Amino acid sequence: MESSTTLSIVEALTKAIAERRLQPGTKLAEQKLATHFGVSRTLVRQALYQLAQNRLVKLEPARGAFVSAPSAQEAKQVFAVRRMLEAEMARAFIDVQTPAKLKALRAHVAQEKAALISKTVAGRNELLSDFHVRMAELLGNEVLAQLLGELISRCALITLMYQTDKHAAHNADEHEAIVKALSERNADEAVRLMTEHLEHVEQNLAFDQIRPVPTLAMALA
Amino acid sequence: MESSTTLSIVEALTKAIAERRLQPGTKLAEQKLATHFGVSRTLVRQALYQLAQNRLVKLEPARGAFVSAPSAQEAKQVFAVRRMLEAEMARAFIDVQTPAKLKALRAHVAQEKAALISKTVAGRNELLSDFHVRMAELLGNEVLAQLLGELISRCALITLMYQTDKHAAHNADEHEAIVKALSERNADEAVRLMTEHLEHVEQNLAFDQIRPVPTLAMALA
DNA sequence: TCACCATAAAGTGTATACACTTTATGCTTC
DNA sequence: GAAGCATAAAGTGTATACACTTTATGGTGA
Repeated sequence: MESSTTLSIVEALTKAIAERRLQPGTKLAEQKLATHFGVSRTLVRQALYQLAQNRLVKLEPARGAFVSAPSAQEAKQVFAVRRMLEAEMARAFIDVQTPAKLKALRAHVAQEKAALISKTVAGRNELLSDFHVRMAELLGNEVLAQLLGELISRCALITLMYQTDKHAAHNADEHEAIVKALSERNADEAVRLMTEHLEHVEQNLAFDQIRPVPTLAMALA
Repeated sequence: MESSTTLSIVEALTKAIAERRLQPGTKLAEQKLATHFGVSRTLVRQALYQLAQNRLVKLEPARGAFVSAPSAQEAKQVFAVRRMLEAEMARAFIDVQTPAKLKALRAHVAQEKAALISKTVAGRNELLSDFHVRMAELLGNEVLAQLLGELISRCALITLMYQTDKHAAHNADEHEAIVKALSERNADEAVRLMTEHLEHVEQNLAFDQIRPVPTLAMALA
């Protein structure tokens, strides 16, 4: 492959993890990644350190980097933080609510619904996650948007590990209801809906089950 | 200096920034830090990248690393996120409230009051910040604790940049009032007090003033 | 004196080298 | 055939080397 920058390596690996081509536990050997991306180990190492801070990979001293396998406890904590943050985000959104911003959210929900038939599971999940990040962006708080983005990328990994078979097709509907409450400036309702929505997402996970197991991954093509 | 690990370099620089020995804008040249810490540029580089992800330093391509100088807008956004997160944290704390946890918080407040006469400004600020992190830890949510820890270290830098002369001696009192509301299981009051407390902290900053200016820093001794 | 340019110094970005640790291989022994 | 140990292969951790960029220096001309 052509030579890449650190950022492009991070993005490629993030994408591969989020799209389940790299499963939790998979070893990420530096030299193999380096030759694959056409760079030296130096850049790969930087990328892996960055991913480790995003909690997408775990670094074990002298043993190397592995795709993270978040525990059920950690997963629940991540969701708890999301509920805290997003409940208040919904409340704050009402104060800055404008027709243009509502329109943007509605357009996103429409995309979600369209994706129910056209896209893959991974594509749908990505859109569903993006709704939350999009809302943070529209709020105009970049710090919040970035923080939430990180939390949500951790959720992607968690979803991947603990996802059940039942598809949450009503996710888009819940998003729609939230937007409606926002448009009506009904803060308490918006907070309630957002909290419940995140609870539903969490409830669709099976924290007791143990997922398959990692294998090697040549899925970077 | 003796040879150090990456972590120890990060901690030393974080401490130096939080304690104002390194001012916003100061250039952090790799080789100088490397010889100072007795290691190669490799480890210093890792430390700087880590600090950059914590937003304590800013990396400018081909120009190097500088101590961050957060804008007023960014500062306000950080505080907005803290209010969101900590309001809900206070609410959640009530559900897990125990005598032992309240005792721990009260002990911390007592420390804060003692520090009013014994410690330096930096020492007092550190204690005041720790109250919030301590609360997150007692909540038992490590994800939250770590996230809040990062936000608060950004606040340390912000405080350093925009701090006014007036000392907020009543901070410890506000902490005390929050603990009281928590002990009484008065959720709404605790949320209100926490929100107002953070607003007060923010109000003590002067976002219009421009701080001195960076100089070189041999303050790592 | 000041602006401007050439050149040197310093510094960053990436690759490579090498020591040391972990993991895999294969032989020996029971 | 299986367990255990010696050895080799692979991999990580840190230092160093070198190309290239930015910044500092000094001299020239107006």
